[in-house]
Amino acid sequence: MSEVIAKEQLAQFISRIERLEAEKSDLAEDIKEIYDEAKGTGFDVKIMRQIIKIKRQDKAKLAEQEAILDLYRQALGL
Amino acid sequence: MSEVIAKEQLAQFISRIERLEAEKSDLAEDIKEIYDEAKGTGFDVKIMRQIIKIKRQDKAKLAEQEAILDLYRQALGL
Amino acid sequence: MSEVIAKEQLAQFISRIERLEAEKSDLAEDIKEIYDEAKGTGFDVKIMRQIIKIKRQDKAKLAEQEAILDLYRQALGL
Amino acid sequence: MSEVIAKEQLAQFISRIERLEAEKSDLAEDIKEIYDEAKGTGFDVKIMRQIIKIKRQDKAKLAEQEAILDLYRQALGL
DNA sequence: GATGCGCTTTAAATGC
DNA sequence: GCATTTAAAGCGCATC
Repeated sequence: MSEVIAKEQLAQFISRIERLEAEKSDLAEDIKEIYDEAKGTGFDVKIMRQIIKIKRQDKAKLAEQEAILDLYRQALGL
Repeated sequence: MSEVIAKEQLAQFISRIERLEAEKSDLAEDIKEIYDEAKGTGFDVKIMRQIIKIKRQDKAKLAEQEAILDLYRQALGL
Repeated sequence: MSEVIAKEQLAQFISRIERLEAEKSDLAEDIKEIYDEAKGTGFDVKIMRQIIKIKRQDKAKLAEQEAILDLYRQALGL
Repeated sequence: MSEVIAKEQLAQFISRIERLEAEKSDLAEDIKEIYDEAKGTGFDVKIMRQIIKIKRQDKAKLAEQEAILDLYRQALGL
């Protein structure tokens, strides 16, 4: 691969990443706006964040438990 | 607003946020995959991150300078 | 504060940290030995790590839930 | 070994590990506190970390060199 | 050499 | 609004 092509390819990768990161930032802004809207409607943002956090942990914990079940199954040759 | 409605509305807000956070996570994964792909092609991921970071800083600096220029223009009544 | 004293004080801080880090490393070794011992007794180390991880998460989740309960109490003025 | 005994033994192993990990966490906290204290006294924490890292590497290098020396001694029948 | 894990660093969020 | 505290990302190590 010539250096010219490598350079071009690198630019491509970086461009794609920057594009996705821009979208990611936009989503972060959107989320913030929803929190603000909820706050304006009288909800407690801090509590909302806690709720979402706990729900996320629950999901993660469930996944963990399934993973350990898989381990047991493997250990038992099932 | 009745408590029932508030509850429903809260669920809506949380649902919207969770949806957007899921999209955000997906994007983070996509970005990681691009880095992996670039790595597999022989590029140095760490350097790529540096490049992207610097470009982002440059962009921020440019925006700041334009903001200052605007202030000057306003101060001079242009 | 004279530079001599500062130097001496810095040496003290670093010495204390190195002492604690040595203890920390010793503990890490001890933990590893227990895993090895368990392995030698026929237990599956990978599963053990999962169990410990989940127990730790459970503890963290419990603490989170108490935190959110506190938030609710505060929000309700209790 | 009956399953009951195995279960009990597993619980023992896990309990011992959790105990040691708790101590390890405590040490990590203690270390952090010393860094904070040093920071409050005007020292640069980042530099301190560098110093400690380098000293650790030096120690490792020294140990390695002594190991090589031992090999030479043995090879020479000293 | 790839994967996971802990530590470091940076970004976000809370409280004053 | 700023400064502390907390969460997320990145990085290096150590292991397999």
